[in-house]
Amino acid sequence: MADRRVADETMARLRRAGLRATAPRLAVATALRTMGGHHTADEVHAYLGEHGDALPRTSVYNALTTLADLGVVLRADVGPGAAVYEFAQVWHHHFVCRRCGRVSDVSCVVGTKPCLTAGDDVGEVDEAQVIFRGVCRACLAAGSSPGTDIPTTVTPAGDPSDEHPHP
Amino acid sequence: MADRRVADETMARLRRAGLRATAPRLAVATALRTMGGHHTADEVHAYLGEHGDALPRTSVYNALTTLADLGVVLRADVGPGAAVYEFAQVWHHHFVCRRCGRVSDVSCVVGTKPCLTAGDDVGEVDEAQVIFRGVCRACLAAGSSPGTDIPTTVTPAGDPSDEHPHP
DNA sequence: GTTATATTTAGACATTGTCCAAATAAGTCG
DNA sequence: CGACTTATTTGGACAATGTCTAAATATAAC
Repeated sequence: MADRRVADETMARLRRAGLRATAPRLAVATALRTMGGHHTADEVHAYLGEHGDALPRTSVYNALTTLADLGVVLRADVGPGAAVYEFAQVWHHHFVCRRCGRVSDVSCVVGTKPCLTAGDDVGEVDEAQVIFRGVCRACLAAGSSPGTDIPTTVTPAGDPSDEHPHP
Repeated sequence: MADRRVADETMARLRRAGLRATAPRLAVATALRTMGGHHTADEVHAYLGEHGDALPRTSVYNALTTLADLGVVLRADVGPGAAVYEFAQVWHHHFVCRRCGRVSDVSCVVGTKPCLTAGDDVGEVDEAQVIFRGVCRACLAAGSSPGTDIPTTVTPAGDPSDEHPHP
């Protein structure tokens, strides 16, 4: 179990930022890491409930916001519904299927920090999120059947048990 | 007033797509064009109310969704709050200020349809939205004062009275 | 004009996220 | 180690955003 690892690392980063390493924050970070993939705040909340350490909904939101600000988790705003979070590994972008709503990862478009250069001089840019939209391969395969699935936002993401700090 | 132009054009595009050119749809398209810039669904709703042809909130949402699917208006999902819509002119991206929340336009990052190529083979991509985040020039100028403005999402966008169909 | 049907409408509803004040725990300092 | 200061958590109410339903209406074709 890399739980210890994740907790320790998160704890260190929190303190380095002058924040406190509290139970909810560590629990949320660890959960997100264990779950793997993209999840909404309420999915994390549910997961924690099903695994012993339930937390108030508000606390999950708080923790996620803090961790996102810190860069421990990444937040992607995909469409009107809920934002999804994932344990931060490598910076990448997201593809949202118009038909089933599933979110999947897309490696960075060009090189390392591609889109960080806005053509215009708007100010100080520190991040660029790219959201691709279209129809995923699964849905394409399923044919033009209109009333297909449309499940909730969960993705068959990479194996959460191996580390890749920065390829 | 380009209202007639906008209404006619929108009407044509709706019918071309096999949809009906109804009053709410034309009103919303025209309003968004007249307002210029980025606006939330409720801002459009309010604007219409203040200008004679009030519409139920639901109808504004319906119209916006239809028009967005059609490409007459563009929708940008910027963060957790409300999505913003704008009258479609040239495809571009958005910059969101972390401090004041204002949304501004950013010309396409590279050439014409830059990010439409996801590195990975996820399926059929038909659109790519880029959201830049950072601190806008106004806020930078305002100095490091912490508790600044944070107004609602309204942008001092380009003059809505001149057309640029596709530079 | 009539008619089939896409759309609108109103209201209730679900979801998502934020705010508040009191209770708690984290880290610090002697 | 034990008290202290203050960041955080907590619970509940709240606000905002968007979706759903079924009945009423208007659109476009005949």
